[in-house]
Amino acid sequence: MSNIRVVAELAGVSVATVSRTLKQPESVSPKTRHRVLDAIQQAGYQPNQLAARLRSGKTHNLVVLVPTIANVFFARVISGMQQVAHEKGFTLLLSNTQADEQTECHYARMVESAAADGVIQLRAFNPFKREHVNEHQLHPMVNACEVLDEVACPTVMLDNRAAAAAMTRHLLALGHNRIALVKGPARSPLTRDRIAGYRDALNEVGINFDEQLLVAGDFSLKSGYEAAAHLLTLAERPTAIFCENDEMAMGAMQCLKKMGLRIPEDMSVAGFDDINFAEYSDPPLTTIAQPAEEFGRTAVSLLIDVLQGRVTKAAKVILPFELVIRNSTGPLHKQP
Amino acid sequence: MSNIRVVAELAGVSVATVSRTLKQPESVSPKTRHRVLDAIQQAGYQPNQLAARLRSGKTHNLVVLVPTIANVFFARVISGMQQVAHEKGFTLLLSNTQADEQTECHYARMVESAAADGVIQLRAFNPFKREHVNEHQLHPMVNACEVLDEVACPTVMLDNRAAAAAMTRHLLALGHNRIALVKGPARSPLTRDRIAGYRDALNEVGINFDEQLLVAGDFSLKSGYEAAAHLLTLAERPTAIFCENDEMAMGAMQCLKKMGLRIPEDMSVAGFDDINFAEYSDPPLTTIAQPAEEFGRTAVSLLIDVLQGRVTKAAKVILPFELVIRNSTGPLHKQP
DNA sequence: TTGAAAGCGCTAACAC
DNA sequence: GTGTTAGCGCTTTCAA
Repeated sequence: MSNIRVVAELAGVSVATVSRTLKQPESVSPKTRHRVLDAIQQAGYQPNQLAARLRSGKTHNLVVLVPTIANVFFARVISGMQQVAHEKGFTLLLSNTQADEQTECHYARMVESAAADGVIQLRAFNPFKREHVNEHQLHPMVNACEVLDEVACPTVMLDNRAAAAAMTRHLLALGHNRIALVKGPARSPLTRDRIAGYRDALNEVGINFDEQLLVAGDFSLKSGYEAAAHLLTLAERPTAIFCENDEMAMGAMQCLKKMGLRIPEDMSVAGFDDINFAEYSDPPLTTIAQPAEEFGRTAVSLLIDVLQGRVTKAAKVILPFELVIRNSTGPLHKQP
Repeated sequence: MSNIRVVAELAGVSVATVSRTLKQPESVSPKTRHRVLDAIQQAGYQPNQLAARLRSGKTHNLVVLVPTIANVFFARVISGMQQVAHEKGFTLLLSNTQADEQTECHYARMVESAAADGVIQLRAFNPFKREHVNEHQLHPMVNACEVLDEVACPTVMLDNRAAAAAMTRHLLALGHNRIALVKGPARSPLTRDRIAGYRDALNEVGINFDEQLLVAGDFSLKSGYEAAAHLLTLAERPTAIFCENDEMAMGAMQCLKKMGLRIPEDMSVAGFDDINFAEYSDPPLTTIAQPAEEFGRTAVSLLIDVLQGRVTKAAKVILPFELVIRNSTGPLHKQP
């Protein structure tokens, strides 16, 4: 691979001129510019990014910390990130962390070792060591989707509490008063907010919260299936199941159908996310649509703003949700 | 951020000793090593990767070219890549190319500009310019999943022809003799191979290939839905639909159910890939299981082997598939 | 408008 | 075992 010196020699100019031709062409006379461009062609010259980056101290790399890329929702988020990153000349370093804090810290450290400029964390965990926190300066980080409580950085989030309340109200309006909630991992603020929203809606109509109707899941199809199986063993069964994501809702539906229940006649089921499959499930799933790609796009442009000093406060961006009513939820049918 | 010189000064040694302490600790006396390590601690020193990489000429970055990350199958492949990359100290630069050749070339050029060491292409397209091809040297590239015909690089693939034949034979054995095939994008070798396998199986039992039963799709749920809708308009309907991926099969099932057909009594449906959802669809989908994560793992370790000169031939790795029979396929029921 | 030259932070060849 | 030193390829003052 040829370097800048070869090109300079070929064009009969200095290396500085070659560099300028590429970076600020207007500062070079048309004649020289032409000669240099020709020489670049001839040499098949590609500027060495490594060297340029070392010099400038900018890598144009962004680390993305995602718990599981195999999750359809996150895949869409990343898709959105990619769009903006590509547009703005950044590349995404993907890290599928399996929610492992050590791995997350490892990748976050790439910022300190100049392998990346910033990180986007899709989980509620701060991968930067406390000691390095500077009160007056933001970490080069943006937190999206599952956000931290103590925001030390800009965040992009949904009003999960309001969204869960909206779905719960929808089910209440259909006449359900025993509504189960299949939640996600217990420690997640996201799970906690959705539970809060669910309780808000119950409170509004004076229904007591029943601990039994709160079942733990892990956002997988399987855990939704198991949660539904468990709920069916209850003495006082629910008449509707609200799952904190679509995968669990689809798993739950599978279980219910296997047990011979009809959806929504015998049991209503609702999800969260509105993944592709939701519309094509049987019956099509009532859910909360989240602007997944928009999460990614916003997170990346926010991070770039932080890196370029255009954002200096830990701002919070709240993205809108939409209640999408399909056929998996329906009016309460009195049990025979 | 402190640098190697600060640490050297702090420890009262030369920069070379600091570097050695980190790279070949055994070549430094225990006493000095200790002093250096202490100084590193004290300075909060993180070696600058950019500098190390410029020096060594290795970035330890691998570009991944994926058509659509929002595709569940690819997401799993990437998941596997990530595992091995992390183990071997490489990072993945993700590029969601939407199958755009220009974008693919752009990212592949990162190798020439020293922003990455190699590329993994998940689509049948060579993103490197021909001119740069050297007969005796491999491109730093590995092609996986959808592979090129003219292999200029190592590939990781499935025997798509055999897999499609196996599925077709399964349907034939159930008594079906009008089997539709919903294919992927026409130009893909993968699509072509699967069609060939389908025809192989038909030939074996002397059934003529019927062009009408070959429907185009694009691997999306929607296209599967539409393909099924189209097939139902045929004068001589098929009794089984074999889709080239699970998403299309699920879309097709949705359409069939909407039209009041029972699966598999009125129509058998089969997919390809065995994504998570396949097991949880209604009915559970008969499909070809592909070792998605293994594709990713193999591709990355193969690429690293190429980069380190351990592989010099465009070897072909063929991964095994498995016919997974669930309830979406069943014996032919004579139409009334 | 162009060139000379100093370094970004590190590694490695060579000397002691 | 350890230090000295010459770069890796580029950008960017500073001078001309």
